[in-house]
Amino acid sequence: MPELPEVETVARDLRGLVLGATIVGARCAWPRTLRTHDPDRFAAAVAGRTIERVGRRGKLIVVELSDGVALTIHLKMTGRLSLAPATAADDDHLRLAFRLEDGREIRFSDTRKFGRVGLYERDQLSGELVEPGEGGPLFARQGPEPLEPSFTLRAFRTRLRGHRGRLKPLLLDQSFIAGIGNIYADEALWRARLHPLRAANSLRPPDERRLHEAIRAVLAEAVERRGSSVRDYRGPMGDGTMQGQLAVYQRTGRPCPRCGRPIRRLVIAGRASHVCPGCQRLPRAARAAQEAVARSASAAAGAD
DNA sequence: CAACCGACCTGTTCGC
DNA sequence: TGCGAACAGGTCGGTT
Repeated sequence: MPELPEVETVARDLRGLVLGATIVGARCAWPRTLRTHDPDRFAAAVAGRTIERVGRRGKLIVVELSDGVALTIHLKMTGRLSLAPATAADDDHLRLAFRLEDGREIRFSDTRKFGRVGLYERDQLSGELVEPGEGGPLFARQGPEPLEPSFTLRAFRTRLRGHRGRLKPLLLDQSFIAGIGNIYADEALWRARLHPLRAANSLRPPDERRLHEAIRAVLAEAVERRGSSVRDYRGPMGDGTMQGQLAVYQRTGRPCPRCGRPIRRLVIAGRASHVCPGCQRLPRAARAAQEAVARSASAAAGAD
C-alpha cells in the first residue's frame, strides 16, 4: 500500500527523528525480515554505526550508516516504522528493532510479514553499495524517479514507445518508473483520461503528454499531503490526507468527479483497477482486440 | 518482450 | 451467529 508519497513521508519523518543517532544493537523477531543476513550477523554489522543519511529510492527507504554501510527498508503492504523508548512494550507485529545509543528504538512492525530489510556495503572496487553474496548493486532494478527533473516528457515518451504491453501493468513495473503502486496508477490514468488496457505504444503524443503530467502532478500533490491513509497504511509516522482527493481508487459505483458516471472496477493482471467508463474509453480498435482476447479466454475456460 | 500464476502472509469483509 | 471464501496488493520466480 505505501507507494512513493507514503514512503517519502515516512523517510522524511524518520530522518528528522534519527539523523546523527548511533545504533548500538538490533533484535529481530522474524528472521525472514532480513533479506540476506541472519539476526546475529545483522546485529553485529549495524552495531556502533551512525545514521548519516535517510532517503528514498522508489518505494525503498534507504538509511546510510557510517563506514559505507546502508540499510534498505521495504514496507511492502503493511510495514510500519515507529520510534519508542526501548523499555516500551513490543506490539504484536514487531519484526525488527534497532536500539539507539540514547535509549530509543527504531521499530519495524509488519502484520503480513512481507516487508524486507536489506544490508549493503560499499564495494571496494566499484564503489557501489552491494549486498553480500551474489546480490547486485543496490538500485539495479529501479526505474527513473518520476519527480526528478530528469524525468522529462521526452524521456518518458522514449520509454513508453518501447513497450507493447498495457498501461496499467507497465505503470506498476518498478523498473519502468520507480514508486508507483495501485492507487496512483489508477489515479494517474484517470487524470490523463486513459484506459488502463491501452497499449503503451498506441498513445498519441497528446496522450503521452497528459500521462506524463498526470503522474507527476498526482505524486507531487500526494507528497504534499503526506500520502493517502487508506486501509493498512496509517499510524504515527505516516498519516496523510490524500485519500480525500482520490477520484477513482476504491470508489467503485460512486460518481466520477469529472462526469458523474459510476466508477467501475475491473481486474487487470490479477489486480483491481478503477476506471471511469465515461472519461477513460478504449479506442474502437483496442476495444475489439480486447473483446477477442476475452472471448478466447472464456472459450478456453468453457472447453475445459 | 509479454502475460499469467503461485507464493509469501494475516486481518477484514462478504456471502450464505 | 458462524464459517469459509474472497480480498487487500508489492514483488519475485517460474512457465507458457
